[in-house]
Amino acid sequence: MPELPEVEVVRMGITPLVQSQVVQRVLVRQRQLRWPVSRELERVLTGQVITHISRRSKYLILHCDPGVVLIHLGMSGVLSWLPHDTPVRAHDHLDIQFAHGLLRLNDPRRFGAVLWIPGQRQDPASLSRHPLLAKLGPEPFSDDFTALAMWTATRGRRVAIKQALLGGELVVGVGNIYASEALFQAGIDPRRAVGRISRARYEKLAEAIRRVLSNAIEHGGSTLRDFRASDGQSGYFQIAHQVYDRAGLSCLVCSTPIRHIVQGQRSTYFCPNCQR
DNA sequence: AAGGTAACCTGACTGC
DNA sequence: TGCAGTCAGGTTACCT
Repeated sequence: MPELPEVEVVRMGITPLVQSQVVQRVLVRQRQLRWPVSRELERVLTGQVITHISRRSKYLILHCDPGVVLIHLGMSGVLSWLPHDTPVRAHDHLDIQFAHGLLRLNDPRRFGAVLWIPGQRQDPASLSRHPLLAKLGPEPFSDDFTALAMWTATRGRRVAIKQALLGGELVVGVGNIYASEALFQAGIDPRRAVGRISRARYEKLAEAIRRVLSNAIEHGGSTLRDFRASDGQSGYFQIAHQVYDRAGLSCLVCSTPIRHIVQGQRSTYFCPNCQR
């Protein structure tokens, strides 16, 4: 389910349910996710207060005194808030139980991850030096995500802009769907080399990325009030895409048929007339 | 250093 | 119906 907006919607949804709550029990049914779930997790997390929940890129971060739990939903992960008596389904790999309910991770493909990272008490900044977080680019809604930064970082490079967006170096949180959507809104051909995009066009791209992501968060946010009852699914395919998965259909702007290509083993959709 | 690609895994769908 | 093939929202690890 997850590009950045979906992860952010989950974060907002579970924060009022979990913040300041004590972990009563941790139940791991399947340790073999992207990386093995630490055998320490149950012991170190039980009895801890979740002080707050943050997000970096597509990672959800549960904070408590002795460390943090880093959760990534991979391609197919869903994190839900459920009543204690909810029957266990296939691929329900992990529960974190609280007094009033539980967080349950369901992930059929098991590309997701649940990692215990101890420490940070003395040095909160050390978390950002963790190998999985250290090389991440700027958050799309932060001040250091600018057209100038993208332009500067890409001089002389030849990688296609679509692949660069997915790479997480120019900006984090833009996944395969929203990369195509943002490039369409910015009028940029997804195959264009990053080094051959002007500062002015990076301005348009930065705006488009922020617009696409915040729109998606708003749509997911509309399901927030039902989060307690929902299965955790939100947003995503409820939003009408302008190009994604529309191969052969008319461009909504100029009626030219939308094209489908493959870049780096991922599908890309674009309008060959609107995007140059 | 940058760029390409194989790999991790299951489920849904398509076509024969 | 069944089976084989293809594709899916992500990211790391490894190769050239």
